[in-house]
Amino acid sequence: MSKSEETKAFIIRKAAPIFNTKGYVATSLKDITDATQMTKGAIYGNFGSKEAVAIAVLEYTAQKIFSLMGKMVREATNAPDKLRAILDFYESYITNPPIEGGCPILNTAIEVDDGNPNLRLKVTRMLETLHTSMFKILQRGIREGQVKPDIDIETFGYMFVASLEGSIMIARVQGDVRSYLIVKKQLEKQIQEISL
Amino acid sequence: MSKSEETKAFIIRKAAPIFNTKGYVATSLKDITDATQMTKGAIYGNFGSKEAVAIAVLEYTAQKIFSLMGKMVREATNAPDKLRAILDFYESYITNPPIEGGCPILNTAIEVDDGNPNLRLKVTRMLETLHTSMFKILQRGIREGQVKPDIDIETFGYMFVASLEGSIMIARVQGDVRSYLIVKKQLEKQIQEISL
DNA sequence: CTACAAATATACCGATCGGTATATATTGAA
DNA sequence: TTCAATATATACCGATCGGTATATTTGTAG
Repeated sequence: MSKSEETKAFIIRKAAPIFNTKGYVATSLKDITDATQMTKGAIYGNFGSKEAVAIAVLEYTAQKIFSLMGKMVREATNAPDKLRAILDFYESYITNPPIEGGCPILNTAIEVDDGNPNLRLKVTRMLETLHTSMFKILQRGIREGQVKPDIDIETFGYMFVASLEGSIMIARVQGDVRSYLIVKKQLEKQIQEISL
Repeated sequence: MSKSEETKAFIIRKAAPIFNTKGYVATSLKDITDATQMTKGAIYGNFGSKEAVAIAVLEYTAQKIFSLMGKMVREATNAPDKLRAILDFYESYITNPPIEGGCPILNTAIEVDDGNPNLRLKVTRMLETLHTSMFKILQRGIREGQVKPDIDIETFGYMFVASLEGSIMIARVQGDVRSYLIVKKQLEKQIQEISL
């Protein structure tokens, strides 16, 4: 990694929790210079705009999330356990977040659904990735005889992701993990029901 | 309603879709003066601060939502139909929103979960109201023999709200109602399963 | 050690932010 | 019709916004 790449990575790492906590609009260049102890000139020497930093942050965040989640999922040896691993991973969003501020997919989606098209494209891609990995787990689970073959993969996947994201929203605004745990328990029951 | 109350209501009505679309931070006083065709002096003559406008907007929005939803729910004569009415009401959030910008509970919750305590309190109250009405529908449904008595009301209610809010987030960022309809169909199935 | 390039810091830009003091209209009651 | 109270408009405040031109420092190859 070259010097400038290292600096970029450093800025991204420091800016990520700020963008994820305060949002794109509310995060100022001052926030970034404070967090990095660098000057505005240095930031703009490495990024063309605040939006460019935000996009790089979202890429970094996505990579981090899918890497962490992927690791936990791969450690599970069958489809139901892989789904349970996703539940555990999401729980860490609340109790011990890899990046402060909650789920970046959720946060960014809400902020940009009527606005910034570049960030919006990034977040829809992240959602696609999430859904696709759900579908793959279920498909393989059916193929390998761990999951009932008559379930509707798309429905199960969308319900899974939607209820997880929704319960994270509730848990975070209430400042209480309880609502997430209720949803988690119910999803575990549903995993049990589709398992063979 | 006095003159000043009318003016306040007018400002709130004009500002509501802006706050709900752009968010609290991204909405400027200029946005509000443009929408109302009033000057900054007039706005501050009726509200003490931008935050005061935002809080009044959220109260107005909550009132509007619960009034519309309450009407649809009351028109249904039994618990399962009341739950289906909520599904239909939420669908209108996407296809024909009563206030532009999606679900204000969801939008506000995401923006303030780490920030503004006044707005945060308001939105947690709105969530409480939503959950409480779910519980009441289910309790009465059980009492009147329309709903299986062995279901876990709290779990069902939280799952219902979480998956609805989550799927609205997905549908809006994707600009496609499809994901909501998938979740809706599944929730209709679950309503059927708990019905007697 | 020198010289050049890359990276960072400083100082500034116009625009906009939320908010306010004050002047001007507008209203309603006597 | 007058007058006082209310409501709105105008003009301004300091602070901050994202962004940039330029000076200075730093690292590196010869």
